[in-house]
Amino acid sequence: MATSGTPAPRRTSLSRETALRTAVEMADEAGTEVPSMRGLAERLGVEAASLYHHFRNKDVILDGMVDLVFGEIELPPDDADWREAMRRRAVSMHDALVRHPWAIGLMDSRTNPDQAKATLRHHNAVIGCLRAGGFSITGAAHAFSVLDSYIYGFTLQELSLPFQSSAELEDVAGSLLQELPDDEFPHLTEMIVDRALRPGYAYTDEFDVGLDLILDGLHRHRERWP
Amino acid sequence: MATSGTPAPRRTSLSRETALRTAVEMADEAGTEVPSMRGLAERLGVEAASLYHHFRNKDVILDGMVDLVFGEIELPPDDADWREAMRRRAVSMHDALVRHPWAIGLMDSRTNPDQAKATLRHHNAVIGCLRAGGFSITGAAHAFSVLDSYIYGFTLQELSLPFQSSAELEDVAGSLLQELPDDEFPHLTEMIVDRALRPGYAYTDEFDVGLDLILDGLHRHRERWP
DNA sequence: TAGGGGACTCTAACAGCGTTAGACTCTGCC
DNA sequence: GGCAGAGTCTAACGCTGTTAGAGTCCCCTA
Repeated sequence: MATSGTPAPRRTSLSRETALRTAVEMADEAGTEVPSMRGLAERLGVEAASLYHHFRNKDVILDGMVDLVFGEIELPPDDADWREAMRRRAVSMHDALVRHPWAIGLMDSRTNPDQAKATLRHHNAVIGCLRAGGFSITGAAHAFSVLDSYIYGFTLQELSLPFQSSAELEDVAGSLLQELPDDEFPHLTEMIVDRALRPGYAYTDEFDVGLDLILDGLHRHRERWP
Repeated sequence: MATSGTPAPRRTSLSRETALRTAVEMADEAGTEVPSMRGLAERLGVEAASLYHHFRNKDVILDGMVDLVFGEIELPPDDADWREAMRRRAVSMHDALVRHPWAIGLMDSRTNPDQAKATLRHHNAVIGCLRAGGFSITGAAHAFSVLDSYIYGFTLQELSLPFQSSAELEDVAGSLLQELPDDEFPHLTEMIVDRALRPGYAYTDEFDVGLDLILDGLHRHRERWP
């Protein structure tokens, strides 16, 4: 177009984007696992070594994938009711992590801000919403910590359950019951029989209970924190 | 000693124990990583292939390692004040997970009850303590879920922080601040400057705040759950 | 005391992994 | 036309979990 200016590094940048999106796509298909460099390269119609021209190493790719997931999380608006905004964000974050089950194990990657713009934007919006809702800096830090801990931890447990459907649950719980010594773990047995094996049970429903409990506590403590 | 009876499979069983304890030891030394089969075998003075005579595959070893960690967690007594018992258990569990940072990423292993006796005993004791403290089955399930989610999630975040000492924290936070566009993430910047960089700050201290908030909420909801 | 059998360990190899060196090709600019 | 360099390739390195099959050692029985 113009006479000079940027020497058109377009293809590179496009290739990065495409590679990351393809990697996320493959990871989603695989479930918990992340694609290998050779596998990702093949899907992109390229050899594995070529990827190293666009990414210093695999960790950079993982960083980028995680940031794509964070980009899918609903940002809390600055001016909304903090409680409703936090509940919406929590649900949205939980959904994103369930949609991309491989992401939660990759949290330790995020180091360099270049590859984590969406993550930083997300954190900034959460803190801003809490501050606007009347939390002090200390209070916002407390709230952020307890909410994120709960969301991560719940999703981690949910994803590590060895079943997805309630039919599978019945199978697993049933055979577990059979293998268990009858009276060695009575409370555990009771919980499985009287709760997990009840029709209609789904662990996911538990998420809202804990979330509301925490939001209640935050509401109560909000003005007590310096 | 006696004429017949058990044909002395002692060496096998001892070898299993030793192998698992050695594996935990090596993982602790390495931090987040788990030893390779060859590495573990070498430390045991043996070739890698020999391990497969004692363990069907590596997953079985990981199961056993996780169960050893669960065995270190303080069991809540049946008759104690549920709130104090739950707080002690939470702290003990958090400590164990920090002591063995590799364990938290291995939660998805636990499937077969043979290799998870300590885990089952732990769960059973927690439920029993809550039941004795006046929680219904439903209530105990809620309490268990929110507490464990919080403990796992908090520890997961704590371990994924890219620093350990507060000196490292200053380095990381400082260079992060420099790389950040000055006014793109104002709330995030404020929190780093006014909180994380304050002398004496340590994220670990945050654990008790959220834990108390949750215990408060449980106390409040305890009799409302069917 | 000789011998059978099983528990245990070894060597060797397989396919896959992330990563690198170095040669090649292809495209845009002077 | 020729240079520069971005992008890709082939080939290889050392690592991983796992298996087949042969070899060794020790205990129990005859």
